[in-house]
Amino acid sequence: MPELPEVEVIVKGLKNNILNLKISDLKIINKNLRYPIPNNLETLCKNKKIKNVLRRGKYGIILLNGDEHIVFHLGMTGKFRFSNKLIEKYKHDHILIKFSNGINLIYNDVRKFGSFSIIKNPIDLYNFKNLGIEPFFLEYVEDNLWKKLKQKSKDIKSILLDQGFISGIGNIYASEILYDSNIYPFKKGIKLSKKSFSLLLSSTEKILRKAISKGGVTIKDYRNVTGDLGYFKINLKVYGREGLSCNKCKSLIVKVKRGGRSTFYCESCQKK
DNA sequence: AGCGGAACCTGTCGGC
DNA sequence: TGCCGACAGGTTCCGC
Repeated sequence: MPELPEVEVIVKGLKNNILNLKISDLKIINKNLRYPIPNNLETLCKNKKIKNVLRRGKYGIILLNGDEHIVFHLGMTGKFRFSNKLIEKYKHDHILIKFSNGINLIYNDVRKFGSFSIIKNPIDLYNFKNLGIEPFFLEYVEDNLWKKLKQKSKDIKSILLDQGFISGIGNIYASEILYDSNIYPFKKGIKLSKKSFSLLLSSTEKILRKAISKGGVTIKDYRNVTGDLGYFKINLKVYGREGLSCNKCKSLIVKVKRGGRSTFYCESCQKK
């Protein structure tokens, strides 16, 4: 489901609601997500306080007091919701977290691609999974990324989706970013001009920041923690708009499928 | 080594 | 109306 902007909105929402609260109980309802939820999560979390909630790429990090912390990934359909006294049960609820002030937080995930794990060393919080740089202030790392780009033989869209290059971009924003910078999605990364790459980085930053400010994109079942929809969908320029006309040149947006994933682009604005 | 595609799982939607 | 296949924002694994 969620790419960086959605995870950012969700993490902020969690932080606003659970910072400094004490976990009175955590129950695993179904541990069979992408990976089995660690058995000791329940005992680990009991009576711990929430020190912070952070994001790295598409991962969320719940910092607890003590030496162990929670890292989560929402996969495609992972969601959190709050409930007060009455806990309504829904299909695909997997974790229930009770706080000492009576608030409950529930993790629900239809497709079970999400994951929860425990991380110990705080230093690892930003260096796990070989995640690439966060897509902000990219002008300061442009030279590094340019060198890295030159070692790759993939097309530029695949490179954008590579979490080890820049972290946090997914299938929706990859199309949007390439459209914004007028780059053909299947052009080899190595063939990009420096100028075009520069433009790509500034588009990346621009699009993601704007999406965050709009509350993330809503397609199908995305919700933030308070159940609100994101408002970015009306701002999507190519994703899901096949057959409609390009805002810049009026030709039709096309949809191409490769490796099971759809790519949307304008054939005249994004020339090979 | 690094790439493209399949697999993982469940729900929904469109076509026949 | 009903069934079946295609498709969905994620990562990881496997074979070439």
